[in-house]
Amino acid sequence: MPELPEVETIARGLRQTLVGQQVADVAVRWERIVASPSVDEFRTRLLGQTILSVGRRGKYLVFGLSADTLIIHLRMTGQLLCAGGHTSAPAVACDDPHAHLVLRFTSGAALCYRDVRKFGRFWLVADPAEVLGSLGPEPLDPGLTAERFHAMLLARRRRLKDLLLDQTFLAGLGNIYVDEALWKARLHPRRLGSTLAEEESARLRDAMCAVLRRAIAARGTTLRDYRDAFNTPGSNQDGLAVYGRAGEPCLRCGAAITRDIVAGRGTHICPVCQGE
DNA sequence: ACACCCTCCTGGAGGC
DNA sequence: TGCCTCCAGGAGGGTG
Repeated sequence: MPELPEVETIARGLRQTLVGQQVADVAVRWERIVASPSVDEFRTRLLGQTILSVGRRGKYLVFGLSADTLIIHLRMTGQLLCAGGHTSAPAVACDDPHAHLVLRFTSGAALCYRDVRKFGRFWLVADPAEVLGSLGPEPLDPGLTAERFHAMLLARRRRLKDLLLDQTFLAGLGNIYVDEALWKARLHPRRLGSTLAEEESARLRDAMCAVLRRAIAARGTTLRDYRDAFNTPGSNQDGLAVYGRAGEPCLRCGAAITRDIVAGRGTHICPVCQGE
C-alpha cells in the first residue's frame, strides 16, 4: 500500500518524465475514480494544461498545472505508470483491464492509472487546500520538532496506533510504517499518546523519521502491488522488522512477534520490547 | 472526544 | 479441482 515513502518515490519518478508535458487526451474508464469535479469537467479542464511541478503531501501526489492542481490518492492498490514517449521503461499496457484512467501528452508519452481495487481518487481543483487542507504536519518536516511533537501527543487522549494512522494528526504514515516506527521506538500501539514522557516522544519521532528515510532510500516497500512510476518494485520489504513477521523472532530480543488488531488494523508487536 | 463499525472493491488464501 | 468465505486496509461517514 503506498504510504509516504512509496508516494515520494513515485513523485520523484514522475517529476523526471512529466514536467513540461502538455495534456492531449484524457480517457476515464471508471468514472468513480474522479472525485471532483464531474468527469466531463475534469476532462475538458485538464485538456491543454501543462504539468509544471510534481510533488507530494502526505500520501497524496500533487501536480501543479498551468491553471489548476491535479491531486491523486492511490489508496490501496493504485499505480501511476509512465508509458511511451522517451522513457525506456518496459511498455506499460494502457489497455490493461485495471487501467482506469489514461492521460496522453502531446509528446506521445502517457500516464496510466492502474488500480485493481478502484479505491484511488483524482481531484482537479483551483485550490489544493480543498483536498489537502485538513492534513497534519509532514513527519520529516524539520519544523516538527521534538517539543512540538510531544505537545501534539499530549493534546489528545488516543492510542498511539490511532494517532499515527490519523492523517489529520500526521500526514503520510500507514499501517506498515506505524508498526515499524512503534517497534523501533519500543512503544506499545495501545499506549495513550498523552502518557508519553518527553524522552519517549522524542524516541518515537526519531524512530518514525529513521523508518521513513530508510524506506525512501530503498524506494518503498513492495509486498504485492506497489510499483514506482516505471513499474519497478521497491526493496524495503527486506528491511521490515515486524510487519508481516508474526511468529518470527524479534530482531532485538528474539521473542515471537505477535499480530493483534488495534484500531481495526492488523498490528505487529514484540510483546517483550513493546511492553503495554 | 473517542471507539467502533460499515462502505467502497478485488484477488489471494484457506477450509472443506 | 472448485466453490465459498474471509481477509487485506486508506479514508470518509455514521453511530454510540
